[in-house]
Amino acid sequence: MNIGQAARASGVSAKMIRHYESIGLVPPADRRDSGYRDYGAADLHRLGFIRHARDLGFSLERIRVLLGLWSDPGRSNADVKAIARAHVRELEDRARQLNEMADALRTLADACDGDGRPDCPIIASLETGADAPACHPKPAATAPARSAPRGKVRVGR
Amino acid sequence: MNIGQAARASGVSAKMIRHYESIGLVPPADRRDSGYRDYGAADLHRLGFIRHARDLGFSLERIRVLLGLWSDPGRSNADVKAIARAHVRELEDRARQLNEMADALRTLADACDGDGRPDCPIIASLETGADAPACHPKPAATAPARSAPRGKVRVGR
DNA sequence: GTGAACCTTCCCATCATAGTAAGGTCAACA
DNA sequence: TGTTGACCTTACTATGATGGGAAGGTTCAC
Repeated sequence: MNIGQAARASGVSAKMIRHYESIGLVPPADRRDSGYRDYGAADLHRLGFIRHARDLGFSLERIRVLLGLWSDPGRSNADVKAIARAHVRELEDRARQLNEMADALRTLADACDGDGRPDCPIIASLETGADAPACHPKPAATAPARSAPRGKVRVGR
Repeated sequence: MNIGQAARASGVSAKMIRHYESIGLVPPADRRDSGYRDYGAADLHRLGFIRHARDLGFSLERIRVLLGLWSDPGRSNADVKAIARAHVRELEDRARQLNEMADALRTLADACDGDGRPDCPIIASLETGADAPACHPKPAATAPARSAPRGKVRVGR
């Protein structure tokens, strides 16, 4: 099986298969006389595992560990569970930070009239770092206080 | 004002200030005879703007646009609002995808006994791509159906 | 035998940020 | 005056996962 066929069958691009081989995430593929890589069922199985793990957001380094546990008949499911739980926590953290950003920015955008004039609480907030100044304070729905002190969060990198 | 002082005052690292200059996000700084960069209040103001925008997760390219609007006295707050709303949507999308991953993995982890044996629904799911197989189905709390068809989501890049 | 579709390796780009190395400058203090 | 330590300069490298492309070899069907 060619690398292209393996890519279509596994859902991992040929580019990435070569990359995974180069970093040792998959073993060096068999080669035909022509130099073409040759893949079998076991290789597809491994690539599928990697792809599913990527779909769950695992980093390649964590996947390396998971692959080790996968191929270890004496593994402890407690180890696997610990890795999964740690990853869930990281995913939740990142999601929470993104949501905090979205909430802050949504508040600012809600306070902006968007009527074509230059005055804009979004720009004003970026300028000063202050929260939604509500340049035309609406009767209700003005956020009273800030919950998250917005430090140096950097999330979606 | 040195670049180090400007960095401390603005919350943008000296490294990043130089980088922002190199990509034209901030104008070339004044230079002293020694070649040292020299910063004033206006520079700090601009760096602060950039930092606040980064804190809200804006990309540098979007910040470039925002800076243009900021310095444009004839800007329309509708333009700013549109950029903000688009960004809110992106943040929400990314957060949602992360949460979907977290939910899927949490379900798998919940189904794992973690009792030290090798049997593990997490590993099994990665292997087959199927959902939590619940190798020891608990009486209740087994997810009945999947809502998100888990395609090629790639989020936290 | 020819052309299209594939494969190979190698290099470069992304995005925002940090690290390091080699060398120049500044300020304080002996 | 000399020294020291903190700072600055440029330039190169790395990160993580992925994509794009060039230049050249292989395979297969017509």
